[in-house]
Amino acid sequence: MARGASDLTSHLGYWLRHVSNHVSQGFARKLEKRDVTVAEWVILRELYGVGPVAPSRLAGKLGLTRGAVTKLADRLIAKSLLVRRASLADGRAQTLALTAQGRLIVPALAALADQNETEFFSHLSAAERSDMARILRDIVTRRGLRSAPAT
Amino acid sequence: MARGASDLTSHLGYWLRHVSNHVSQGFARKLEKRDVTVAEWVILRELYGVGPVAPSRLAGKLGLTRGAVTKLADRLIAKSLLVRRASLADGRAQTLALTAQGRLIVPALAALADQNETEFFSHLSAAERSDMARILRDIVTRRGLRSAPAT
DNA sequence: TTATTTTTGTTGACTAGGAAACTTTTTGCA
DNA sequence: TGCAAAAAGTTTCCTAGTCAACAAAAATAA
Repeated sequence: MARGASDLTSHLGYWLRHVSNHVSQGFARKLEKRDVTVAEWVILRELYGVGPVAPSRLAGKLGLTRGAVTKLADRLIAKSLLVRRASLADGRAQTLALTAQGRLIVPALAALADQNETEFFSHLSAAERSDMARILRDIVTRRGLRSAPAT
Repeated sequence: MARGASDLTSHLGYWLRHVSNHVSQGFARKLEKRDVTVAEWVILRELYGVGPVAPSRLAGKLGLTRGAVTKLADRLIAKSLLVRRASLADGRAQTLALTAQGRLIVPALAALADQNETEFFSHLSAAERSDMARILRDIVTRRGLRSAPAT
């Protein structure tokens, strides 16, 4: 079958992409009724956890570019879930923070995230889940893909 | 830290998306010099393996929508790597096939895929890699995310 | 045979994200 | 002080992919 070229399905990267796409899509469908996207959820949840923070720090923490954060923030602001505040000390800097409404909906969205997680991964043993998580995190830190604890 | 909402990083889906994005991006950078994208590579490789096939079958096999395949095929045709042939028997149906040039470059692209795979996963033990592959494939079949052997 | 339904492929609108160019502000340095 | 370099955000352009609406052809029912 493979005539001098390794098979697509022999690559972990292929399966990773495939499964990741579908898991995200499943989550997206659940979030849809709350009018929030997966990427927006990630921003909301991070802000919920750490409080107001600069966009560039958010980008570093989540492994996104600043451009991506700008666009997501724009949309979340349009939905009144987030506010952008200019820094008084530094004319370039800003701070992103959840609105009351934003903070309010996070727990409900988190429940959907849990539900999605269950839907896709509950058939795995605890050991399989923790192995998988360990391996993935390890790749992130090993390859310096951000998400570092940062300062 | 988590005030009534599960942590982002406690979700496998989060890490999956994160790692998958970065692995694909690493691969994309390697493919860039050959003027091919990751999604295009997947189409090329599949066609290389199975020969001429209908777009809808390709979509089913790869877990994409027909719309996605249409767009990728358009671009590959523009790059002279692929041809679209109308079926004589069925006025709706088509067949996608590699051009000679398309067939020619697959092995070189496969080498890049292998290289990317090594870059991201070679630090894992053989057991870890095969566990991971098994788990991911299992999710695909269990959740019916296409990629079935099909007929 | 004709009307309805199904299938195939395409298109348009939308989210997700990177890369690179650009503006503004700040910082460092001579 | 004054200028160059760096940093923070924004914007533009591109690929990736979905969904839904659509057209054309084929299959099925009546």
